[in-house]
Amino acid sequence: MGITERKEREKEDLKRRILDAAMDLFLEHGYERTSMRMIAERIEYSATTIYLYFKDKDAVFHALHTEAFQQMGLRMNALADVSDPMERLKAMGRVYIRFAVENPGLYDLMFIMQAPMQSIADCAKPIWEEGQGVFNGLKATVNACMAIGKLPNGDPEVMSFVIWSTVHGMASLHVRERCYKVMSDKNRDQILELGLLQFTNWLDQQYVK
Amino acid sequence: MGITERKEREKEDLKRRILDAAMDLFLEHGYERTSMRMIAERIEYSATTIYLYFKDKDAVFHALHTEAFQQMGLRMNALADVSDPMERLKAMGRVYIRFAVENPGLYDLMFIMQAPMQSIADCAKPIWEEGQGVFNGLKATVNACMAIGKLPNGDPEVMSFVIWSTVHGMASLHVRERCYKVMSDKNRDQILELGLLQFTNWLDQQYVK
DNA sequence: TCGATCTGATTAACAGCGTTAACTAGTTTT
DNA sequence: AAAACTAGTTAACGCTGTTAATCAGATCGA
Repeated sequence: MGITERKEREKEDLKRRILDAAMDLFLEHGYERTSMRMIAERIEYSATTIYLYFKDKDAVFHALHTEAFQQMGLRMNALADVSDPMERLKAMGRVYIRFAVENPGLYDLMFIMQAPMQSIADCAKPIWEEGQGVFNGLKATVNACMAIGKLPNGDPEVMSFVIWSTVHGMASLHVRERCYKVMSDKNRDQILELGLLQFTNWLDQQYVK
Repeated sequence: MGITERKEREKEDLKRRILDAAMDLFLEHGYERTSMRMIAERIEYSATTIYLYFKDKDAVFHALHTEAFQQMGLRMNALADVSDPMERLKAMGRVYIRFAVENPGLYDLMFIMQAPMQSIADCAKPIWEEGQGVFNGLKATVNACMAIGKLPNGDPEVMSFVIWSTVHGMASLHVRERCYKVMSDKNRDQILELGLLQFTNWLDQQYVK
């Protein structure tokens, strides 16, 4: 009997439409200014129907957050064919920053906003799988860099954290409009590129014995 | 005639009490969960009275944001007597991270939240004076480090941006609960200290010719 | 086939939000 | 004494996220 399957499919369909509408509205207006009623109106359902598919507003945005990580994951996986680990590490940095610049809303959702993390905290297994995936990829590459002597030996996790912090710092100062308001005219328009270049040069010089 | 002066003083007093109440509530509950009515109730005035002293909610939190910068400014100025620029630079990093760990709410207000920046954007002169003060202090120290050959020559503004990004990255991953959820047990409790140490070592090795 | 149950969605309602407009009482100025 | 200004209030608007009660229709056991 294909009926229950069709119903299952229709349920998934509606869930998808909720998420699509929510993503659209979020990217245009941000989290606070996107209301459950606005999402509902866009898909032509009543607002309370959304609660049949998601626990609350935070859960909706946690789902979007997960999808944003899938998008970034695609871009990171595309770097698997860069064989030199050091080149791959630097390329990861460029991809990361570029993702944040091209998708500031998604970046916010992934690494800055509290709503999706709140949803994780309320959840039964409070583990941030999405973030762990990206971080593990970084750690593996750092590890490989150490193995061939292009980064000084040490705890790869600590090294990864510092590298992540640097690119995240640049990205979030950009997304939350902190850096342009302190930068001189000369550098304002290209500070992210200049900063990233400076940083990759740093990495290269880390291990000239 | 001291009457107008007394009235002026009373006005300032009430403004102060609004800010104190707002700060208390904000540090306890965060921005979204602190309502104008809650602030008003705490100082025993009606909610609309606050609008006689501040344009809107964002303006209240912009004022708190400014005061938070004064607190950080005090700590940074205390480093003026560290004469070696490189030591001063590293000490600034430690003070910065320490400030974020001890005052996560204030750090959020200063470098992550959108509300205070929104208030600046609406303002006539859209310049982020508070941030510029701290950043200029950093640039001056970086400049001094270059002058004595402890940092490689280059654009001190770009170098300062990368340094700021790194410590801000660590601080904001901490404040917004991103790093602990991906870190192994071994490093979780001390990742900020370890990361900062790694970073200052990096800085030191920057210019061994 | 009839009644009971389950399903998916709706409407109504609650309590709270930021903010504006209208108003009031008290003081100052003319 | 009348007019104007001050500092504060109350009432109201149009939102918000969320819960409870309800309703129509499909499904299922007898």
